[in-house]
Amino acid sequence: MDKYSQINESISRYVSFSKEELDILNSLLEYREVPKKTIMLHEGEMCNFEAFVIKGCIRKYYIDAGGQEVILQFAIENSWVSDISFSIYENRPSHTFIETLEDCELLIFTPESKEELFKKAPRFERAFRILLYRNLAVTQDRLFNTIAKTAVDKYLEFLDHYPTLPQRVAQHYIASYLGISAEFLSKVRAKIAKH
Amino acid sequence: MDKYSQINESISRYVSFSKEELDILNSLLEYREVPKKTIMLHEGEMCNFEAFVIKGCIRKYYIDAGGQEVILQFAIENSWVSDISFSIYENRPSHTFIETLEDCELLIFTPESKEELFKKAPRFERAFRILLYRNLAVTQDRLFNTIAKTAVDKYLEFLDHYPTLPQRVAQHYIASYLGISAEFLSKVRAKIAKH
DNA sequence: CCAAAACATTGAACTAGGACAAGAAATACA
DNA sequence: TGTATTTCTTGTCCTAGTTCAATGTTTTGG
Repeated sequence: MDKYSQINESISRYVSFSKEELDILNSLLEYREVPKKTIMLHEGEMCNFEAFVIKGCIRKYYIDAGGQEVILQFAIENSWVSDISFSIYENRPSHTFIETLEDCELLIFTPESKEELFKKAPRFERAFRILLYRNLAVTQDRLFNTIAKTAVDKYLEFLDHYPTLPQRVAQHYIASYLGISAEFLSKVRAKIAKH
Repeated sequence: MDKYSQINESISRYVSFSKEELDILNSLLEYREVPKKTIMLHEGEMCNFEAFVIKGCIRKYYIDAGGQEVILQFAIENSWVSDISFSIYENRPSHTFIETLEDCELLIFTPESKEELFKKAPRFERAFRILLYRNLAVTQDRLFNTIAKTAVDKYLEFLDHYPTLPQRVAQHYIASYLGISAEFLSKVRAKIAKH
């Protein structure tokens, strides 16, 4: 089980690639181990990486002017994390933080290495476009849930989608992801526990 | 001012294309006029189009099992609308409705014509990937606003982003987009009106 | 192994926003 | 032009979720 097997499988899910193409992909990725509680992107910085998670867990979050913190994404095994809020293509600094919650093994693209990939093996444009479609679909579903569902239903849906996370990350992070207070999540869980 | 000037300008914003490439793009699009209050995609149908709005306004919305309706997007001039909830790539039927709110002039892709575009002029993969990035960034911002802001702030932000919409669409649609009740939006507006 | 810090639970008081109802205003269309 | 329908407003009462505070529990790291 080498470093690249997960990413190669994941990227091949919707478009199939030759051994040569996957070799190009792998050669352009940087393997990096990042200890837990490392902030990989601070507010105001430009995000100069896109990371594929081999192992570990990362959170991406906003903090607005009023100090409100909202977790936008948990990136676990086999998912990607980056700040895509215009910054990469519009050269504007980011309002986003990206922080490891566990020790992580990552594969990293810089904007340059990704461009190089597309130059050397243009069919990856397609695979990354499809990944992006899925990402957008997931975000839209989440928006719908956030608006239309009660806290109980949101949490049940969350458990469905991320069954291992309650054992892996602090509960108040999950509350922030769901858009409810940590205290209320605790009450929600108590209510669910006694059927 | 021909039918294609807006889409050509919009698609050229981040990647520049030759006259020949734009001709290929234009030849693959179908121009269609759609009267107001037409439902272009019903729940359970597969979405077989991607529409660029030359003129008019379209809403895309979910209705869940409990009858809860949430507007996911207003598509106005120079924006795209389609149902991307997996359905295109996973061949699953959609939970989404797409409905014109005004008489519309559209340019339409089918999945086939879009594939053909990418085959004949692969550099469009890149432009559409960037459009998708922007779309995702907008959706994420909206998720943040929905979670972190009060109804008053959400409405003010909405006015900023869509200054013409309150004059164009019924207020309860805006309420649904913001995730608040129509009655409460009315109260929010009253409060804003008297400073 | 212990102290400090971070995290989780519970309760009480409060509030943003919802649901319902009834009337007023605007729009559609015959 | 007038009537029907849709939309908007306003008020009253209600509830899901918040805030604050106090207490208990778990994790961390020296």
